[in-house]
Amino acid sequence: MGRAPCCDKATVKKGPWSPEEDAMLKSYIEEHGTGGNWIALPHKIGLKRCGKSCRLRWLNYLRPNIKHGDFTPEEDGVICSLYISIGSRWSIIAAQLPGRTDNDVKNYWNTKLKKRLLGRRKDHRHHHHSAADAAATGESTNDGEPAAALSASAMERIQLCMQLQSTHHQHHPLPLMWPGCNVVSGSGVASTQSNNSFNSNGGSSSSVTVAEQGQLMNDQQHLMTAQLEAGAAAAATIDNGLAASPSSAENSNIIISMEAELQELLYGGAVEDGSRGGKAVDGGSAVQVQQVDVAEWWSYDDQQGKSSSSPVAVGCWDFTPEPNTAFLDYASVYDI
DNA sequence: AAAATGGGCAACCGCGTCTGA
DNA sequence: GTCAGACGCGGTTGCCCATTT
Repeated sequence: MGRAPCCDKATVKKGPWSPEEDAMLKSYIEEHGTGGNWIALPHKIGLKRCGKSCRLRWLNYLRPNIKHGDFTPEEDGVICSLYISIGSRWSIIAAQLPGRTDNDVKNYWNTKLKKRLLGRRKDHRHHHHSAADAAATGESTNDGEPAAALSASAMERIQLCMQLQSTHHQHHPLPLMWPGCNVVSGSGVASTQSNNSFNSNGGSSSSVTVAEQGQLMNDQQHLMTAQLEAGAAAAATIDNGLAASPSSAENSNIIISMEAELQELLYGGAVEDGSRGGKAVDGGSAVQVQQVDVAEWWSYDDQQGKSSSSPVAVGCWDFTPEPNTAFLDYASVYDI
């Protein structure tokens, strides 16, 4: 038995919005608000549109402060980092990018960023319209190993991690991001930022850019990824049988903060100092990796009684750099 | 110049979750 | 506790435009 449609599809208009419809919706919401009921909204306005369509139009286009146009390198970095960390949770990723919508981010990833990153692989494949297509075609990470066990998103993330790994020279031991393992800077330089960055409310007096927030969150989320994607990483181990890693069983579990490598992949290695919103701590190429008490993370999950495989088990970012509604939204979503 | 192809984006669809009765 | 309606999200589709042949 199917669900009752939210609106009468026979009488509802579909397709692109006209300027008149935009104006009607915009002026009404600006004057009256949504009234807490999107389904009823089009009737009040006199629009022959589905409520969901109105909501989408408002959120993605008409809402104030929507930012259209090119994404900045900082935004690229945030998107890539978060995608690798949490996958295709576009609303969460978009929440870290003020003015961007999940649809925007999703489209940007699917049409540009993904190609820019994954397209650099030696076995460049033709464009798939969706990630699901890639999975549907039976592309596997290894001959004989079924890819179906992993989501397309997870597959992409593995690919990205592999990609990043392959760009990382072997003589730079990859830090292990696994519970119990030390997290160290790839350059051997001790982390300049302590846990306090995350645990001290109001401790950060200086303004924090979106990119910095992304980086800070990113460091934490790589840990989360290790939890979320244990299975995926295991698959990557198999996948990476041909990879350069000497001890693939361990190294395939590696999810590290590699902003520099991301930059390399995204922009062909033309990394200019200071252009990354303060991400690098000691020069452009140094990868800053947070020294994190992993046990704390796990204990947090235990406290919450949430399964580590649950996407909600994000961890405790007790981190409030500056009033930032987007970030607060994120925090609230994850019950931080 | 015309047709074919591909890319980008806006919008739709369906499902899971939330909320209130 | 159950159910129905509404919301929110991610995946997918389809159209339009630019580029290539």
